[in-house]
Order: sequence, then C-alpha cells, then structure tokens
Amino acid sequence: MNSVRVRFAPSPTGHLHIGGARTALFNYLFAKRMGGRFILRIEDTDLARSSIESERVIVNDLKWLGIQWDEGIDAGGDNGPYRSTERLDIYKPYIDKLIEEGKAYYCYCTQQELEEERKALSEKGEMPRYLGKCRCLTEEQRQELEMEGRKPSIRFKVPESKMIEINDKVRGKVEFESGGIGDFIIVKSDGIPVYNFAVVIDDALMGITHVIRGEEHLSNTPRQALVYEAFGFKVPEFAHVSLILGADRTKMSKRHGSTWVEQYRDAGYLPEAIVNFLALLGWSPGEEREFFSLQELTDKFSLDRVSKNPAIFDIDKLNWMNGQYIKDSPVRRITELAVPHLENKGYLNSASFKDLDWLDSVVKSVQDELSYVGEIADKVDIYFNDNISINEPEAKEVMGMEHVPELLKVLRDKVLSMPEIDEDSARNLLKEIQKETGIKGKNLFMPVRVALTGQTHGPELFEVINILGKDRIAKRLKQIIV
RNA sequence: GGCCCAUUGGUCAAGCGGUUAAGACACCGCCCUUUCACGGCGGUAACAGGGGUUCGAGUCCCCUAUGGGUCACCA
Repeated sequence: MNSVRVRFAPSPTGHLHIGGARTALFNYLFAKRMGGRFILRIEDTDLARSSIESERVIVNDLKWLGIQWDEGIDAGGDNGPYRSTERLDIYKPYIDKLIEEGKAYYCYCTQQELEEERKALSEKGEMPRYLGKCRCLTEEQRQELEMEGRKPSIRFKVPESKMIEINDKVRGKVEFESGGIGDFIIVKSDGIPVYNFAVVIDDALMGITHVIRGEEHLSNTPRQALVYEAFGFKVPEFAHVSLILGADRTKMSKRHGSTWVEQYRDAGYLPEAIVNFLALLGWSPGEEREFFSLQELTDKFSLDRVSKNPAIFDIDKLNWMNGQYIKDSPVRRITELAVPHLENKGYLNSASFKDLDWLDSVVKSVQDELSYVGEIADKVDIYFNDNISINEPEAKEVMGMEHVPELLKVLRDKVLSMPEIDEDSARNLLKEIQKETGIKGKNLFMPVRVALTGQTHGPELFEVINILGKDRIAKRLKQIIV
C-alpha cells in the first residue's frame, strides 16, 4: 500500500506567488510520482489578513496551472475541514492537553511589554527573545492578571539545551539547539492557534507523510518538531526547497517586477510554459531535454534531484521558453488570448468584431516572434492604423533613396489594376516589378515595407500585403505618394 | 547580532574522487533568407579564497569571505 500524502498549505493573504506555485508544483509532482495524494489546505489563522477572495485567486491560479489536488478545499475528502479556522474545535483538546501536562502555559504579557523586553535586550546587545516571564505564574498571579482584563496567549514550553535534529530530504541533516528558541506562542490571545502549532496538528491528523515547502520554513521546523514530539506524533519527512530570488539575489518580491502567477497569466504566458520553467528552477531532470509536459514531469520528478542552492528567476529564459510554447500553439488559441490585449489597445471591439479568420492571419504573422501574448499589441499596430507615419531614421533613409518614388508609383498602378491581392499574387507582383524596373532585394522590399507599414521591421511582407488587402494598400500608397 | 542554509560561466544548471568541466537562456559571429522573422552552425565565458585528506579533489573535511533565510499574538 502506498500512502504518500503531501499538501500545499498557503495562507490566503494575497496572490499566488511564483515561489508558492513552484512549491505547489513540487508537491503535486511528488505525489503523482509516488502514486500518493495531494491535498490543498488553507492556513487562514491570520484573521486580519486572510480573505476569501484571496483563497479564490489561489485556487484559480492553481487550476489554471493544471495543478489538481485530490483532497481539500473545493475537492472534499475524509480529513476535512480543510480550512484552519474551521478546525478550531479540533485544536482545542490538543491545546488543553499541553496545558494539563505542563508543556504549555498562559502568558499575560501585552504586545507593549513584549516590545519593551525586546528593545531592552537589543539595547544591551543581546538577542531579542522571550525570557519566560509568565512561565512560572502561580494560580493567584494568573487570577490577578485575568481580573485586570488581560486575555492570555498560550506559549509552548521549550525544553532547555536539547538538540533537535531534522533530516531534510534536500538538505540532509540539520541540527538546532533548543536554547536558541524562546518559548513560542501556540495560541493567540484571541484563541486562534498560530501557524506553527496548527500546521503540526493539521499535518499529523491529515496523515501528511512529506512536508515539501520553501526554505524560509526551515528555521521554523525545530519548533514544529517539538510540537510533534509533545504529542508523540510521527514526524513527517521534510524537504525544504531553496528560494526563488530576484535579480538582486534577495527573495523575490514586488519590487522585482511580476511575482504573482496572475500577472503572468494576464501578460499572456501559457500555463504549460510556466509549469515547465518552474519545474526546472531548482530541479533538474538529469538529461539534456528541457521541454516537459506536466505529465512528463510527474514521470520524472524526484526529490533527490532538487538543488540546494537558491535560483534566480531568469525572465529571459522564461520568455524564450514561453515563446517556444506560443510558436507550437494553434493560432486560434493565441488569437483568443490576444483579443483582450487588442481591445485594451483600442484596436478592436470584440462585441462587434466578427472576422476571426482575419484576426488569425494577423496573429499568425507575428506568432513566432512573441515571448508572451501581451507583446502582440505593439507588433500588430501596422494592421490597425492606416495613417502611416515614418519616424525611425532607418525608415526615412530607405524612403530617401533615389529610385523609391518611381518604384512606388509602379507599385500603386499595378495594385490598382488588380482585382484583389493575396499572398501569391503579391509574390508575383513583386517579381514582376523586379523584372520591369531592375530593382531587387533589399532595394525593392524595404521601400515597399516602409511605405506600407512605416517600419523597417515587421512580419513577412507577403503576409502583410495579404492581410491588408487591396483597398487599404491603395489607400496607404496614395497617402505616401505626393 | 544568534541560529540555519548556500557558493560551478551574466543566469538556470550537469557533474556525486580520475571528464578536453555537459547542455540551455542571454550575448557575439557566420549561414539560410529577393524584405522581416524563424531556423541552423559556431564562439566568448565557470569550479569564491585558503588549508588539509588522497596517488589523484569541482566532487570529502576544516577555516575565511560573500550571499541568503529566520529570529512576531505572519504564514
């Protein structure tokens, strides 16, 4: 019987961070690889910052990425509820037990007192930590403080000088000395357990066998290990994955640009590309291939190929990879993704716009050069604006060449004499002009390109001509020939 | 500052005691192309430093340096 059970347990306090997405992905891949179950649990014990909207966003983003969970929010299961705040009754007896056994105690210190304590310590040059003021309160003292109206929090009594050993699947053996850990809070004064406590109860009760999470949790692990031990729970395997860093080598955050999955989706990145890219950030397949579908990743994933060192998020590589996926996509998919960007730019109104086939040809003409769909807005303006203005110096230079006026006149006359123009007839047309005028190569194509688009760069000329059609070409030429 | 983690080219990374130290992105060059791209080929570029262990060290150990994480009634 295979009983691997892993979970992704985000707190619904914002968007799904790119690092969170990778953590979720690794959990998912590991579960699938081992034939286990992947659980989505919501860690919403921070009442002030948690929101249901945020939970919805996270759920959506995970679905968009194709990361499916077997149990949890939205999916149900036998180990629910899957939201911490709905598990308060479950935590209760465990908290009572710790108090009864003297492994935890009530603390009446106020925020202010704690702050002063920390401040005093650091002024003396000592490490700020809780000194255990309320550790040995008598029943009388407690009652006195209660009378003052103080609401207690509950602290875990950390044993003195004890070595805590964590065997981490990616980091190996990591040791901590309990002396470096102050008595930490397990239940806030509002009665809600704190993450470090709730996560242990949840993981233990849900039968989680492997905890795969970001490295920022590594230094929390000894606290959790203590809680596991206090209850005699079986400690799961841990795997702490190194962080994803911004270009300045600090933890990726807002100031590094786009850090949320949502932002990448909105910009027009494809989920397969994000998944593929993220999988390769901190994990390597051990072969030279680097394009993998989600399914292929689940066949290959293993924790021992997860790297220990942090990885810098390289947007250039993502762009390249996403571009590859775009290139391999059916045009219609890219067209559909492009519509909002084109609308945004004012190029079309999807309510009234009907000619999807034409739009497909527009998209197709630039599809290969896109890194992400959002880029399309700047690449297709040549199709939407008939008022050509020639601004770039190179373009002006092209138009200044001696043979250009004559060339454009010939072109115009021939276009006007044609019933319609498509790619093939455009090709023939240019061939004909070359034969008649002797102008060829760059001297021929560039002026035509600039006259029609105002640019020296752009999609394949014949495609441009085909997409524009006879009338608009004539209109543009008329404008440019004075 | 204490504790913890990490350190192979600009970036992602392979390498798990003996290699000319892979590959990819980016960059540069060439080719293909009657234009623009795509594409193909090639090039520049790395084991943080110092001590050990060993016949032999990018690979094992120690120290230093650098970077990062964490020290909340946040997760």
